[in-house]
Amino acid sequence: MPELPEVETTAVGIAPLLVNQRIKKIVVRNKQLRWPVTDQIESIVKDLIIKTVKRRAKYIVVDLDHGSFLIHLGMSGSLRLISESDILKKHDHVQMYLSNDYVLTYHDPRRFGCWLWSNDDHKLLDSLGPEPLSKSFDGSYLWGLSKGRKLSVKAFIMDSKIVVGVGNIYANEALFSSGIRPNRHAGRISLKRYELLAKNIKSILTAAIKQGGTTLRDFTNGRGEPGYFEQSLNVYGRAGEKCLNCASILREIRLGQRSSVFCMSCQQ
DNA sequence: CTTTCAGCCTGACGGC
DNA sequence: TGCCGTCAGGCTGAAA
Repeated sequence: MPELPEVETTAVGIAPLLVNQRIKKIVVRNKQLRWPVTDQIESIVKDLIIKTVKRRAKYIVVDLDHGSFLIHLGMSGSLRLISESDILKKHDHVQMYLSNDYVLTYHDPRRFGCWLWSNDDHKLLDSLGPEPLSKSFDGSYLWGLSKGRKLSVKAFIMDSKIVVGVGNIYANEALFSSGIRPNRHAGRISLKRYELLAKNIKSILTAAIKQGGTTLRDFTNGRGEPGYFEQSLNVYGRAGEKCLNCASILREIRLGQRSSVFCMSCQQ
């Protein structure tokens, strides 16, 4: 599933072919996504100009000269740039035809994503916490907000009001690297350990983004479909297997409806 | 206020 | 071979 690094790579990858283009038309083939695609979007955005393309959390924000799109890839979404004569695939739900003759095509089998237009601020961005790679996100920030919180530290760092973009894979991995057991109460972890955790979240995400830059998918030949990065995973998806550090058998529990894998011996 | 959890959806996978 | 049940997962909004 698209995690923050995939969304970042997508935004960076498509931006050069979108910015300053005019929208010739939009075709919505299935508007039933996580939320219905904005009504009348076809007529609203015709002939508008794309100003910028950027990422916020796991959203892609496409600013127009009137309003903006908020795109989310959900669990199974992807964007690719194709030509008008290319053959569509099953689950290609939205297409944006550009004046440079490319067609930005949104593909999403599970339809957990969204494609919303607004001429104002998008409400979904209202209560988001800081970007994990920003300066304002660090150990003391996490520690400060964790006071009195009884939920698990894993659920805590996956809460987008606390910090955005830390999905299940990276939460599991960052907690392993930090030697923190995922079910520990958020409010009972020391500043020192939060500093290590914040540092590891940053380094894991940075490495994945960098890998995305080098793997550099080609968004213009129809291969926008990921192709998620080869991830070196220590715990995620490895329940029942040996810890790569100490050879103990990795355990799996569920926290906040998500599978959480950890090493009883390396994570306390 | 905090915390939990249903629900959205399809494809992959295991059992028979 | 195919059918069926189960699971995965980000995120919001309602319930507890």
